[in-house]
Amino acid sequence: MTATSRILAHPDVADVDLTTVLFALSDPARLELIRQLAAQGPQTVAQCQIVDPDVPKSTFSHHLKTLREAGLVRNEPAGRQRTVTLRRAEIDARFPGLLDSVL
Amino acid sequence: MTATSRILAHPDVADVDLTTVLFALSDPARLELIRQLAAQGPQTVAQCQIVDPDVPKSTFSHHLKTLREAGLVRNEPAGRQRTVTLRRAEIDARFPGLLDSVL
DNA sequence: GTAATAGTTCCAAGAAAGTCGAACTGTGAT
DNA sequence: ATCACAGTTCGACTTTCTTGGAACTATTAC
Repeated sequence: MTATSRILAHPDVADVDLTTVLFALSDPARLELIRQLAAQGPQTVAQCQIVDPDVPKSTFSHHLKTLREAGLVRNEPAGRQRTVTLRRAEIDARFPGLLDSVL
Repeated sequence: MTATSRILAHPDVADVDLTTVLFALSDPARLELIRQLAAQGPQTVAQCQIVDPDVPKSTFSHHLKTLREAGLVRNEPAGRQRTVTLRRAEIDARFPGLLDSVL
C-alpha cells in the first residue's frame, strides 16, 4: 500500500528555464501536441494521443513528462482519467511572445 | 591539392525547420552566442569564443556548425579569419517574434 | 618558400534522449 | 470484492548529442 499519489510535480513558473522549454518544443511530436492543446483547450491524455494513434502509450507518456517537467503543460487527475492543460498564461508571462511564435 | 572550399553550406530560409531551430537554441552555450551576435553584430569566431574562453576550439566549432545548419547564423571566410553573422532578418521573416522572445 | 594563425574536420568515448513492452497503481463500474 | 480502464513507471536497448584532442587546410606575414 505505497500510497503513490497521482498528483505529479509541476515546476513553478519562476523556475521555468528557457533552454529547457526550447528543448521540450524541439521535438516534432511534442510541438504538435502543444499546438493541439493551444487550439483545442484541455484534453484527456487519450484525446491528446489521437494525433499520433500509432505511438505506444509509454512513449507518449514520456513526451508528456518532458513537457510537464519543462513547465509547459499541467497534467492533473480527473476521475479515472487525466486532464492535460497548456500553461498558456504563465508561459506568456514568463516568455512573452514565445508561444505565439511557435504556434 | 584537394581544393577544399572554405565556403560552408547554409540552408535556404525556406528550408529552415522550426524544431531544428528550437533545438539549436536549446543549448545554453549556443543561446548565449546568439544573444551576443544579436547585441554586438557580426564577429569573428575568435571574438565569439571570448564568451566562453575555456571551451576548446573544436567544441565551439561544433556548436557553430549546429547553429549554421539550423539556419540561424552565417559563417563566411573573411581573410584569414571567419565572420559569424546572425541571420536576423531571414529568421524574423520566417518565424516572426521567435528571436525577439528568446533574446 | 617557410612559419604562424584561424578554424574546421575527424575520430573515439561518455552522456543523454528516444522507444517500447511489461509491470504497476488508482479510479469507477458491476 | 472484482474487473476493466487510463495512465504512469520501470528496465533494457538503440540512437543521437556532446566533448575534446589531434590532424588538416587556407590564408597572411616574413
